[in-house]
Amino acid sequence: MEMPIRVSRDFAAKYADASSSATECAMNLARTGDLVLGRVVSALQPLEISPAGGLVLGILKDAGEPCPPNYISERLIVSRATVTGVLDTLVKRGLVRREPHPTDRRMVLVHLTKAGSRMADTVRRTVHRGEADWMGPLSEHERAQLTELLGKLQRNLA
Amino acid sequence: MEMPIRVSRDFAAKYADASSSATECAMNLARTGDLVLGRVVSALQPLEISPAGGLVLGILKDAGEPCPPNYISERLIVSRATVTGVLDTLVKRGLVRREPHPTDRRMVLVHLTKAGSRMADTVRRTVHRGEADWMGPLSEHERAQLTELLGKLQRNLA
DNA sequence: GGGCGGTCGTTAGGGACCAGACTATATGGT
DNA sequence: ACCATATAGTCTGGTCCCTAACGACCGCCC
Repeated sequence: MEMPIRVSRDFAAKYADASSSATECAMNLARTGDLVLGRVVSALQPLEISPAGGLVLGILKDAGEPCPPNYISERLIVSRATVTGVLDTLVKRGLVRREPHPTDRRMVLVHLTKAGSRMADTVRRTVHRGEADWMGPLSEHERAQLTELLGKLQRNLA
Repeated sequence: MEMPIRVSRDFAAKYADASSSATECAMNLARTGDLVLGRVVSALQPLEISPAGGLVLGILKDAGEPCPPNYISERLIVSRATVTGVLDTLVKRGLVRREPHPTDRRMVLVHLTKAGSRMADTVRRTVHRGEADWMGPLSEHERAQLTELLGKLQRNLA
C-alpha cells in the first residue's frame, strides 16, 4: 500500500468534476483519521474499554462533578440515544452510576465510581503514550503546520 | 467550537506522558476525518446509499469485470464478513448480483448490474463535487503539503 | 390553574464494522 | 491417492452509531 494515497495524472480528465489534489487530500484525511482511531482502539483493547466509553469517563473526570447524559452527548457530538447505550455498558462494568437529579425529575446524573475514576486515569495515560509513539516522525514544526492546515479545513467543514 | 482544537499550556505538566503537540494533532486528525466522512454521508444521503456501498460500486466499476468479495475486502481494507453484509444490501437494491465462479467453486463473483453501474457514476460525481467545495480554502501548495504530512504519519501508523 | 410546546432519557429498529467459528473447496507434500 | 493446510464466503454475537417515536416532566402563557 502506498502512502500517501496518490491519484493518477489523467484522473481529472476522466472525471470532469474532480480536482485530483482535493481527492487526494480527502482520501488521505479519511484514511489517516481511521488509522488514528484504530491505534486508539488497539491501545484500549487490554483495558477492555471502548473508545466511546473512555471518552465518556474522560468527560466525567474533567467535569469534576456528576453530569446529565445530555451534557455528555453534546461534548461527544453524538446523539442522546447513543449515550444511553454507552452508559449502559459502563454501568454494567461498574465504572459509572446513574442517579436521579435532585430537582429536575426529567434528568439523570451520571456519577463516576471509584473504579471509573481510576479507569479514566489509566485510559488517558494509555492514549497519550500511544500518541507520542506514532507522532514520532513529525517534528514540532511539522505538527504545528499540520494542526494549522487541519484547522483551516475544519472551519469550512463544520 | 474552536478550530483547530487546542490544548492548554499546562497540559503536559498535568499528564506526564503527554506531548501537547501530539495530542493536538491526534484530536484534530480524528475530528477532521470524521467531518470529512460526515460530508460524504450527507452528500450521499439523497442517493440512498452508504459510503461503504458507494465505495464497493466504485471498486467494481474500476475493475471493469466481476470481482470476488475477497478482492473487495482487500481494496476496502475491511473484513470479509463486513463485505458480505454490504453486498447483501447492494443486492437487495438491485445494484449488484452474486454469481458462482466458473472454475473455483469456493468463490463468488460480484457483478455490477446496469443500475449499479449508473449508480457508481452518480456516486463518483457527487463525491467529487463535494470535495472541490470544502477543499476550497486550501491552495494547491497547501494541499500538497497536507498530503505529504499525512503520508509521513501513515507510514508509521499502518 | 390548566394546557401545551419543549426537553429529558429510553426504546425499537437498522446499518456498518469487528473477531471468531464454521463449511466447502482447493492444493501441495508425501 | 491421501491428508494437512490454506483459502473463500458466511454466520453469530458484539460494539458503536443513527433516526424516529415514545412517556415523563418542566415552564410559560393565557
